[in-house]
Amino acid sequence: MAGEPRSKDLGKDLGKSGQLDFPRPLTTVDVVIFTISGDSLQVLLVQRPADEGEPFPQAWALPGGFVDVAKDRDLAACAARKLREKTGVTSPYLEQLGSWGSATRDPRGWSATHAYFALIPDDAGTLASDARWCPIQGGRLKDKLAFDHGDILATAIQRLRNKVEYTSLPAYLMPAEFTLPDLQRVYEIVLDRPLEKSAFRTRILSADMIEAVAKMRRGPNRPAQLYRLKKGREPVYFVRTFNPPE
Amino acid sequence: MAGEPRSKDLGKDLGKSGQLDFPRPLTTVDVVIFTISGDSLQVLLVQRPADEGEPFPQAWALPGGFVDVAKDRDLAACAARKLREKTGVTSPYLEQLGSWGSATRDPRGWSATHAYFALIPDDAGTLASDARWCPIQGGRLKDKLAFDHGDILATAIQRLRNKVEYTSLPAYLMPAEFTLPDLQRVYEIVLDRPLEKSAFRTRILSADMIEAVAKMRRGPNRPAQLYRLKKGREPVYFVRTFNPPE
DNA sequence: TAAGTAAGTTGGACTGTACAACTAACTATG
DNA sequence: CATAGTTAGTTGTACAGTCCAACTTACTTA
Repeated sequence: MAGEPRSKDLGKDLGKSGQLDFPRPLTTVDVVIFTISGDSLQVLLVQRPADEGEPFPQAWALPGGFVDVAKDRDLAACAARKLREKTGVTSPYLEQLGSWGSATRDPRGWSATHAYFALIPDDAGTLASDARWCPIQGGRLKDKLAFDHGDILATAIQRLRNKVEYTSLPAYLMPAEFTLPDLQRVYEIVLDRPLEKSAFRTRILSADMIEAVAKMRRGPNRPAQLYRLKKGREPVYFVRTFNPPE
Repeated sequence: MAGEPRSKDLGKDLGKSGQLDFPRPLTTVDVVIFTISGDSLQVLLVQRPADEGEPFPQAWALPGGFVDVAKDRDLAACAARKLREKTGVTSPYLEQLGSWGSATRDPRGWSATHAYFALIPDDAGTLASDARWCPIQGGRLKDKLAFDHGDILATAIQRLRNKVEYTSLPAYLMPAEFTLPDLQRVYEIVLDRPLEKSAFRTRILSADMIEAVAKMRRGPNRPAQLYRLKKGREPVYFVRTFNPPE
């Protein structure tokens, strides 16, 4: 089943209605990969080839590329492959973000991309040589990106912030062991506003999503309890948001 | 720009890297169109052609079809076109649901569909002759659908229910004028559980999403105030969910 | 030993839902 | 014409969870 139909064969042997003879849009998958590092949210970007035949030569872009109908069983597998190729990470939080398709987003013709978004811990995996972490300042990236990747990234940031208000998603950005203040800091970085300590603790602890390990993080002050994510790692949905800023 | 590249031309004149010579997946758009009618949630289905050359002949399916790179500027326009062709409705609530793509979902080859979901009032538009409203009983449809449309529909129902917990989406299912008990009934139909009257009223009225019209709905009992949606019809997000069932 | 700092707790004010009983406005019926 | 029935809409108490702020705890460093 893989490998055909080749585009040149179209319309010869398939479909009496002739519908398959329609020109087909280009189909790609892009992945917005987030991590937290150095007190800011970071996104993984790759630089496009310098070759003049390529669109947006040398511009920064989201990792992604064409669906390989021979290799990729489905879209999620394709996204997981892109993620693995760039970071070495194999089992992160990966969800579909949406799709962007239009006549004009790619100079090569009508194209549609399926965008995914992934959360990985700072220390996970090893970066590909053409990939770089770029910090997100004030909810935006400084540079312009190739294609409509700026729009896709903006949507991803909005989705992440939105979900962080009422889910346990930031847990997937944490290393294997972390403290409650660590976790709160990550929430605050993503939301870009301070949260109430006592309400935060109550909420997280009553959500039954993390468990204490028999260790403390020691430092120059009172030691903090270490926790880890519980198995069966479905994200938790809270019934209230944190009190939103006016 | 429209009309090319034809699939047969591929690889002749585009891209030195040869990447464009990859076989391209089929690209379609499908729309899950919901309404409320007769005390139940309904979804619009169309029957596939009887022609044996077609996949799933005569099976029921979501309205949709191939992206027409000549007609459709982008995916949302394509979805709006499908919606218009089947219902005559032009400005409903329309949001992207996600995309489904795999080697096996369409017997004709690797294919990806971009799914949208729409909410329209019961009385809006006029149905195409091959389209039918089908009730959703207990969160499911009785019949099996063509392709993976059963999965897509299940996702749409889940998304709708999820959002109804904390947004004003059901407002888009209402006719031009409606009462608060009408609206509450629609919430209850979608959620399939009763809601608290006083909390419901407080929430909706303080959300500043509807305005009273100078009319009452009269019936065999106490008349009810009629309301309409306010202009600037962005959906409202509530900071709490309704109290979820256990 | 005292000062400094971050972890973690406690308590009162406030917001909005849950639950239940209530009042209001109409029709239908004897 | 009074009364029962029905649905619209309000009110009041209990409760859950956040907000805000002050507090205690446990450690390091000077």
